[in-house]
Amino acid sequence: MRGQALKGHLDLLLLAILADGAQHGYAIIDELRRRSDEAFDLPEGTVYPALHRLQKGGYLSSEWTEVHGRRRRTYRLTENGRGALGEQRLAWHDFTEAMSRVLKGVPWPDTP
Amino acid sequence: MRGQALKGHLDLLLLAILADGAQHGYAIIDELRRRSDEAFDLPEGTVYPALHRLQKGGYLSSEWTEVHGRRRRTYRLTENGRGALGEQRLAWHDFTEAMSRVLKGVPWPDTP
DNA sequence: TCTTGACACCTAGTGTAGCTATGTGTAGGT
DNA sequence: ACCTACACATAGCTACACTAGGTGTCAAGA
Repeated sequence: MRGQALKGHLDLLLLAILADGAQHGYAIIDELRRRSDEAFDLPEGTVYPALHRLQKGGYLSSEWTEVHGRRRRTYRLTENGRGALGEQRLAWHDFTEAMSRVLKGVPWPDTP
Repeated sequence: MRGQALKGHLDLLLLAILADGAQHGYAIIDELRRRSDEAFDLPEGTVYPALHRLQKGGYLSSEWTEVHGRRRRTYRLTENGRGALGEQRLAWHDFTEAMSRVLKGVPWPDTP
């Protein structure tokens, strides 16, 4: 994914993944890549700080777990987090609608 | 429009407006607000530097005009700019597709 | 055995770019 | 005289994704 296209939309992605159940960071990255068809292949340096930020904001809770010698920090949506997910999903919807209105009539590179 | 949602997507918006014909900066802001149903109400400090950047990148050309005592810098898409518009429109499409795939199944705040 | 690679986490620092704040100047209305 | 709309400009701020480096475990292969 080019440039800083997902600037401001990363939180929504993370919350969306965690809406399907608790996950640890590395698995979230995998899941994001899988669900997006490789489009979102996010570096760890992007995801971990974002998770910390979300937890600090009260949107996630976390706990350490140990799976055959590997420690994991498993994140889970809080009630606030679920609320934020709804809000941000709506905001994303509004944003795309506004973009569509502006882009209406603008031709694609291929299809005429 | 909240936060930095349109980070990385502003160029596309500006190119899209100018695809319908040459415009000066202030009018671009108006048109963006109008077309987006007030969603994009961009400050001048956002738009003018972006236009300068696009011109520097060779995507826009500009010329001064004078309309009853008001000087205007009118911007126009270059051939490169039209190409970039197509590419960015496609990139936007891919981005929203990827977002949709990740967001699939995530409920809205209201509708159950 | 030793190296590689996947797994799993962390963070200091960087860069980009939208935004704030402020400035300049004209024209028209009250 | 003052305010608002029009019209442009830019220095500095800030948020945040990303780079680049680090730590440690475990399994597989050379």
